[in-house]
Amino acid sequence: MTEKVGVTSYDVARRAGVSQSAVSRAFRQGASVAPATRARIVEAAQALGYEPNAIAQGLITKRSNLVAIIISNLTNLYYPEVLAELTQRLSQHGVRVLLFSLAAESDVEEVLGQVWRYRVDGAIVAARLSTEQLSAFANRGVPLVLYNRIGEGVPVASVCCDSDLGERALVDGLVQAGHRRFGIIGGPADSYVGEERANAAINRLAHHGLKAEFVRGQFDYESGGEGLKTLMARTDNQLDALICVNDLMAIGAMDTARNIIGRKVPGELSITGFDGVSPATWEAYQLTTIRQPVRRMTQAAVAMLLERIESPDISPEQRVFAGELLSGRSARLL
Amino acid sequence: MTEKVGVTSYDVARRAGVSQSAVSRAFRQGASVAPATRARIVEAAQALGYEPNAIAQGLITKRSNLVAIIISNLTNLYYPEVLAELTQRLSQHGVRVLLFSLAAESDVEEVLGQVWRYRVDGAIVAARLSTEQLSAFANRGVPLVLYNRIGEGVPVASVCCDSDLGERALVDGLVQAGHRRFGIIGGPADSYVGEERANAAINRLAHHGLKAEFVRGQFDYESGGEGLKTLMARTDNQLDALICVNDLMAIGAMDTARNIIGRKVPGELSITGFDGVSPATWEAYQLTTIRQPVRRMTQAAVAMLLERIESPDISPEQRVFAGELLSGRSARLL
DNA sequence: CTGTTAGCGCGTTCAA
DNA sequence: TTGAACGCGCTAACAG
Repeated sequence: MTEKVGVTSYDVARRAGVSQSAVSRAFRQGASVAPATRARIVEAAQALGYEPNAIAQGLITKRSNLVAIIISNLTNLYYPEVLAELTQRLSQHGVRVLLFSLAAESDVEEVLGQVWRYRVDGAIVAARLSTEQLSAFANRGVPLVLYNRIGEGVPVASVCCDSDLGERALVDGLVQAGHRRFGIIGGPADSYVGEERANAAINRLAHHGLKAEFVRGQFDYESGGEGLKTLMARTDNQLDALICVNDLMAIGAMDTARNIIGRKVPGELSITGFDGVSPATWEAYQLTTIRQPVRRMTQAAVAMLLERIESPDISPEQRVFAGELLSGRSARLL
Repeated sequence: MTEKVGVTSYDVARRAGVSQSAVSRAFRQGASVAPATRARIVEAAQALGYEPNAIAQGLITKRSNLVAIIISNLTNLYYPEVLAELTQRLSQHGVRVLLFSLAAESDVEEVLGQVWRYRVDGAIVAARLSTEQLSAFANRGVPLVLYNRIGEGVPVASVCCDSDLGERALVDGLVQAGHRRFGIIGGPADSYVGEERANAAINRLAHHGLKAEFVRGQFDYESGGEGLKTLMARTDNQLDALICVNDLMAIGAMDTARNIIGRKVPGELSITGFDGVSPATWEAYQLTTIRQPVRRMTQAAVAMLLERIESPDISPEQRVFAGELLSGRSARLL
């Protein structure tokens, strides 16, 4: 049972007294091998510590069983859950994950270069891709599924959480509960979900004949506090509802409201988030937010990708999932 | 410039009017190619959209430039940061990351099977490995670096954050500030860091002639609250200091202390954590904890791994880093 | 059912 | 400096 390095199918063949191709077949599903032969081969393989070389397999079958996952900012607090789900689901289907995490958006080009070289079977991307980059996937025949993004200008398969539905639920609840002076903390201008959610909120407020003050944040804790301060200054401290496009900023805003500015939440100021990350449910926050159905979304992403790997010509499809309203206690809703 | 699929070095060779091996050389460092020829080749490659096939390269050079990262629970709130750092650092060295995330510890065996098949050049592991599993790496000649774990019984390269130093700083501070009734919330029995930190705290308390009540948690938010309740019940509500072996449980305990049990923190109860995750620094918590030097640790892990890939016979080394005491405001220290 | 043969795309001798 | 030839470890026809 001494496992050794570099055991090949030839070594196994020799020990089992068969040909190399017999060994190959013995390790493939439903290949024609006599049960007795297969048994001898498996035994020999075990004794030698043989592990089929996936690299060599990939070279010849043109299927690496590798999928690239590209995520811009892993530290987002929301992505770890997504990443864990994705890798585990892919794993169940015999697919390995090649992970690329971007320090800066400008690293995308370099990352894509690596993606091509490894001949991945497909990719799941939660980062901003240019039209050219999107077409590069198409040209190379690499199936692609975008996560919480859509192909701008180019049709691409994607899974998203519905920003309109989500913000609508929050805005309607806030308006009906009597809030009138709204503030919104958006994301960086180059963030797709950030813009989506902010616009959704603005549009829904307009539908009620209301306007809102708007500032941008960076999706992080600090942005929440700073955004709130800015908005308060701009509105003469008259803000009574703050809509943040993600939970982390909402949490930062709550802390600032309570501990720095001295506003009761939700008594004097209602605050909402988006995502449903775990800290949102902590006692100290009980955030009113929209929880993304991560499990269903990741499941869909994986399913879509695998489908496209099997049948590359399936037409692009967008799957948009409704989030769940977590009433929480950071906002007065009706 | 129409990128096409499956462009090989032969295609480039034909277009540039050279041999395939010339193309190969043109893409390698310091191979002997006439500048003029290289230029022609590069041009042809560009025109065809040629990307060297890393799979084929790996097959022949026996270097996949792939490193496996195995992490048990990605949702730990502490690991995302580690993972992002690791992948980015490895990326800078031209190494790709094959990510494996475990749903259950029992998945390790299966994961290792995949690791062998992909002929990774090395692995960084933050999960519990048995002695046999550790030797499997050695037998197969796959360099291994453990993260926040050590090889129990087998010498293995590893990077850790010093539990003794960390807990000593916390315990000493608490004792000197007058705390006497201690409680400890540990991790699951099978967690290495959990046991390390709990034992470190217990030993240091013993050094001061003090004992502590002990319960186990699961490293999650809920465990903190439940652990605190259990300890309170056991001590007739006399607890005045609670040591949690990670931040998340400390945060859970703080919320429970303040909002459920009605104890002022740190006025009536001091609470400490370990890790230094970002929520620990949030206004609402300002946790007193030990921050792991993640950047230095990941840098060390990557450096150690790359060294061992270059020179497989380097002897195992443990690098233990001191954490930084974040005084915070959740505990009265001196 | 089994063995023989021919590549997959590339790096690497070895002569020229 | 360049090209011809070989082989990495394996799968996939194709005969037998």
